[in-house]
Amino acid sequence: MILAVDTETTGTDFFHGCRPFMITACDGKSNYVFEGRVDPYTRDVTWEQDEVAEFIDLVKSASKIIFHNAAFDIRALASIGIPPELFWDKLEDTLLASHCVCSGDTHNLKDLGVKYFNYSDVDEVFLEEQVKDAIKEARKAGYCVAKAGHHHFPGLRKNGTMFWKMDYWLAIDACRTYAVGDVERTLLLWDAFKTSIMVDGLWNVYQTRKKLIRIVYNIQTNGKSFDKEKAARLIAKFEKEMEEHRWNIKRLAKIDYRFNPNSRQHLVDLIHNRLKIPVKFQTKGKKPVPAMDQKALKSYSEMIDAEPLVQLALYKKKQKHITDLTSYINWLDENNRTHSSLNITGTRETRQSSNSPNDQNSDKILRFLFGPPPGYVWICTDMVNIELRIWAYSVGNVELIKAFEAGKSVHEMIMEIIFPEQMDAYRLAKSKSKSQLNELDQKALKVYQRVKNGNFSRIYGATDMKTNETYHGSKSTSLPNYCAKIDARFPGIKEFTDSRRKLAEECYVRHKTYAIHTLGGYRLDVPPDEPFKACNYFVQGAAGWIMTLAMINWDASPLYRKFNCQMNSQLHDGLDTEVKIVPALPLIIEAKCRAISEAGKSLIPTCDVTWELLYNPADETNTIVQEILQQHK
DNA sequence: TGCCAGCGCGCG
DNA sequence: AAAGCGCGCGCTGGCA
Repeated sequence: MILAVDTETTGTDFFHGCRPFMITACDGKSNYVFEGRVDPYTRDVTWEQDEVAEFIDLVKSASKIIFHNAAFDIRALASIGIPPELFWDKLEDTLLASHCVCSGDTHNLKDLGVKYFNYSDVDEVFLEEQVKDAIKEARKAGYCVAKAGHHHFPGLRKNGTMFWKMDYWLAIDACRTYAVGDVERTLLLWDAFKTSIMVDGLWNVYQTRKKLIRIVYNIQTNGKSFDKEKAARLIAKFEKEMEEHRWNIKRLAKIDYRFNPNSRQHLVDLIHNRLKIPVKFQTKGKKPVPAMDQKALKSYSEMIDAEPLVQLALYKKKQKHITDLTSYINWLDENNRTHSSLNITGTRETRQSSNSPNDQNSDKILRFLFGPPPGYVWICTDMVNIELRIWAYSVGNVELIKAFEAGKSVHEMIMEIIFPEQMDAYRLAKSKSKSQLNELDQKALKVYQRVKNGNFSRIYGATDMKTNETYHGSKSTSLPNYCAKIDARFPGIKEFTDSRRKLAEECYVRHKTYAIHTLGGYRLDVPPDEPFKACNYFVQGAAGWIMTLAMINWDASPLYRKFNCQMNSQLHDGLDTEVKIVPALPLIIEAKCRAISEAGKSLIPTCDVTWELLYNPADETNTIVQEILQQHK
């Protein structure tokens, strides 16, 4: 029996008390509804043992369980004592399937119902009305309506959160209808997707990706520990300094109102009105307004006595840090750990995304606040230049490939072509330590950075004009044609970019859809009006696929299991693993690097992996750790 | 008060 | 005649 399952919950943060209050299921013949009771004054949910047991029996009797976003529902079910192990061996996921079938279109359950079956989505509209009405009544009755600040979702901010979605329990009858509709949709969709995936030859890639569900579930469960006290001290320090920066700006520019550096109006007043700098940058939106981003502010600060703008930049940076730190603290559980979720369908190119909190965009300056607890280490691995490597092999230029295989830097090779006169200065600068750098060194390093940016720009599908600008570091009416120089030296680059676009167009002729297959066989839709993206999708998709295989390989490694290793973070080419300090640590590190490298080498000829070890200060003198660090040097 | 669009910024 | 790619999230300001 195939069973679709869905949960309705009092929120999304199951680490702070949100719980499912309704479980629905559908096997094609009958619909099932299981309900717990929400305490209207606390939002706490209680379930009768019998009710849960009945659901578990139903699950056990099913040969397949279909979810739409399995990781979420399994997490919800686990929070009321239903073991995740019930599902791993027999789950299917229509969200994942939807991405396989049609990576570029909507993946929302209701939209999919309409798209594939013309299954009306009025139940959702009706429920929204009912809930919003019920909320008004509930407020009068003194019920605990969801809002920012409730301890069940400390990480959620007031802005941008649709809190009414957490109060479906207030309109329980409409919710029941809605929830049953969802499992009916899910069951129908799986049937359609299954056929489609098989017909299109995507069954294997779907099954491979599906293995990530359990892996990312475990990553989230384990989480990462965070130094709350240190963060709090940092916040206090920044707050004090920020106030000083703000007052300095006010004083220097003679501003007599409550200056808010976040307000565009205030910044316009400061820069264009009081400092009398003409508008040089506009935003790119429909209604352009004076831009106030870093690029613009930096340029303006070079035009005048910079002090007010220097103070402004300092203020903004610290403010960003404070919001980041506050967010991390809010997401912590009782053990001071965050539990970011890693979304395997987070991007359309198989890369994953992260949220609650986003673990993939934490400022490098603040990362030291995360780390292993005493007695544990993090093995942090990186795939070296993975996107550039994929690109080089795909371009097929022998010289580029040779460079990688000899461990040479492709960025440097290209720098040699377009800025040969800078090479000596660059090599000298590279050999120095940070404190020794003089102005000339800094300049050479900046040129290198521009080359790197330009290279990525090209891979990402920029026009030659834009790429030349990036290499050059600025717009200019008479730019040297760097791209042409590079193409002359490394034939195949242009051809490769064009070929990806042509593949997408050929696919359209045959299948009425723009798409390319990336390394590994996964199919990526290309926006019909933006075929130039095909090249980037190919490269980014291949990198995402390699990371997918890497995580699966590492998870399946005997040492991973034996020593209770736990991946806890993934940053597209980096993967961190938490493990107890044991004598076998060197073997574990080696096994991890091998698992990742082999994942890469199943698609491209080489895949270098570097690693470093992160340990808790308390383990400073641990002999195992110290020996490894000594050897690693 | 809630919602939405636009902007800006962190990461890869 | 046009465009380097992919994300999540906080804040402002306009609108209902």
